[in-house]
Amino acid sequence: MVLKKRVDYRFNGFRIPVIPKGPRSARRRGHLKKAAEDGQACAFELLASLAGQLLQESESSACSNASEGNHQPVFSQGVIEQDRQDEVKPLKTEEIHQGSSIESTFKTEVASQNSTQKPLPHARADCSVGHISVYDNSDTWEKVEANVKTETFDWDNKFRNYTNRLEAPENFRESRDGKIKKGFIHELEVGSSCFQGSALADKCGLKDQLDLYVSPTLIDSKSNVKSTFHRKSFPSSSFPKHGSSIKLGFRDDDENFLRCEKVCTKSKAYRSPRRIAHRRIRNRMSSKYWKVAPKLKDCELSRSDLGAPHYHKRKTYYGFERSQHNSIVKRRKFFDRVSGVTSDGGFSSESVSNSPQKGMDGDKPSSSAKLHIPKDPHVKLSIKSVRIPELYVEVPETATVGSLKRTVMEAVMAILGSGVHVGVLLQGKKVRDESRTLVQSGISCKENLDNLSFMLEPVSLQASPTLCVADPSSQCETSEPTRVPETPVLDSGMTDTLRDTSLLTNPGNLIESNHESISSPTDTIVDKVTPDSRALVAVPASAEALAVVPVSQKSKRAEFVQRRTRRPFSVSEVEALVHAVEELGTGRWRDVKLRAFENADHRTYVDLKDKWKTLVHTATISPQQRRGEPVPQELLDRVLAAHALWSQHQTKQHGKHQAGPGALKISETSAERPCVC
DNA sequence: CTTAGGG
DNA sequence: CCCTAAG
Repeated sequence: MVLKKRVDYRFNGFRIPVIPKGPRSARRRGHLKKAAEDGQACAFELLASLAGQLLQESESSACSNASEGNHQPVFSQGVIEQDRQDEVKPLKTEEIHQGSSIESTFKTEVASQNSTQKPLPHARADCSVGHISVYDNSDTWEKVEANVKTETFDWDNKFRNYTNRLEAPENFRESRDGKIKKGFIHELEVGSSCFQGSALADKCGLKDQLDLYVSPTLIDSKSNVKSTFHRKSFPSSSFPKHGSSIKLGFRDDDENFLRCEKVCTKSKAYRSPRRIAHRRIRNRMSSKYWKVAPKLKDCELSRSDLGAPHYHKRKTYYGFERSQHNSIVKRRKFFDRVSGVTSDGGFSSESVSNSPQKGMDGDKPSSSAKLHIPKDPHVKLSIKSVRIPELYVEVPETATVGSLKRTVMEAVMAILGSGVHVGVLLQGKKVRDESRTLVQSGISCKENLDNLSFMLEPVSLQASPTLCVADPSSQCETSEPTRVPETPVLDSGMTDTLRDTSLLTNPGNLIESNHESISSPTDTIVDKVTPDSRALVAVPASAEALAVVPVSQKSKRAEFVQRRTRRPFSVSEVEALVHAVEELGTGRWRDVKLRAFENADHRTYVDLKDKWKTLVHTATISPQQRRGEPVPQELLDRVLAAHALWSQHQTKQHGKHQAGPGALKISETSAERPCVC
């Protein structure tokens, strides 16, 4: 069965393109400051102008009247200068494109300029702590700095995986006068650029740069100060608590996103749930460069994919050999089914809502609560989510849920990786004239706001990232092959299953995850689903579709170092295991493996040992407490019997005459004697 | 590489 | 399932 499901997720932020180092001529109005970093690893230079830009734009447009003649930033410390020319700026100057589009460019630069130091080609990779300087785009353009700490690769799932979080606990703000004010930046997230705009090759080459995501957000009046850039020019009195606030961050969805409103300093939430993954990666990386370099992983993987030797057999489970998936993910036209979408409610009112008014200051006209209040020219939006184009994926029935997740993620990342713009839709129609003000566009009236939505669209249909894989010369030196996640689809079922005919005879097992599959007959998307294609098949991209997925499925997959997909033992497997243990006893898992699971590559002797462990446990607890596919009591009984027998045997060391083996079907072949078999 | 156990 | 300390 093919699973076709529209993937709808939320992207609550705008992507800020990475700006390559080097001459920056095209960029305007931005600045880069070199991070004064101590030799070691990382200093981050965070260039932020977008925030202000967003604010400005929205504000200016919102208040068409509010003529703020000058939106030009005033840079403090002379580091930044308003620049409109295309000249190359001093090294320390980063310019940011001042587009009118929502997409703003923030630039983050890792201390690439540890000039005196050796070049830090991999500096980025090892940034665990850094210094970040941000210039907010308020009228004063004051510099905000903070020592930040990046969380290491967070392998949870979804986007967060690619996010390095920079935390600026109780940040402070350095005013021009040198005073430090606290609480303007609460947190910043810097995503690794692995899948962002730049091509993989770029990723390798621009490792010292980070992407910064900025998302406008509604600020809770109470936490406002701490969680966002504060625009001084708009004192709370004149500027509603929210509206102009900008939140930096990247979230995958509401669930996972940590609301900035909350003061999350070292947010445990962001602690890599799966530190192991990271650890694993690190362990496998002989090259120090790979250390904590999520960004480079894909390169690394790519390499391995290109033919680098793989590790041991067992390890290869994670390798590409098994993942010759032909996964294909295509994106559908963004809107082709928007209207049809219902339950997911990606669009429409839910996407945009008026900002809560509570918490407003007393002096503030609380009445302004409604965006529509004439008194308040500001349009307050709370963008709960940004919709992305529909994704269609196809996976074989035997795919595991885990593989499905990865597949979806890959699809998503593929989209994001190619760069996206934000489209604005009003009542379902795309608002194309970007020069118009919100008022002119009718985005200022509440009624319309309910129908305002945003969507991601391709930055460039042409933009097709270069695959690192294809570039042998890339900096991604081959390092010790990292364990690659097994290909979900691929590896999961079929192949192995078919092979383990002796064990996996239970069809039920093969269908690990498709119960929830949704198949829509009407979809023409899936035209060819051959049993062999354990890949995702996507729908033909439409004209407006995003650039074709950058292929590097494999590479990307590589990025996902994660644990093997879970594969519950089937009854038949359990039976085989029990039988083998009855004969061989516990403690000889390798033999058990050889005897009963020889062809089940995905079952290692450790797995068998673990399974036995759980079986014993399962047999011990009450049936009500058992979970998963029920194991016949008969088998459990045998488990207990064998367990008791062999435990005893083991204890006795030599008890040949024990009640042992013989009682079970083990014949005279006593425990000591390894069954030759 | 295997085991044995804890996580 | 993962990870590791121990043979």
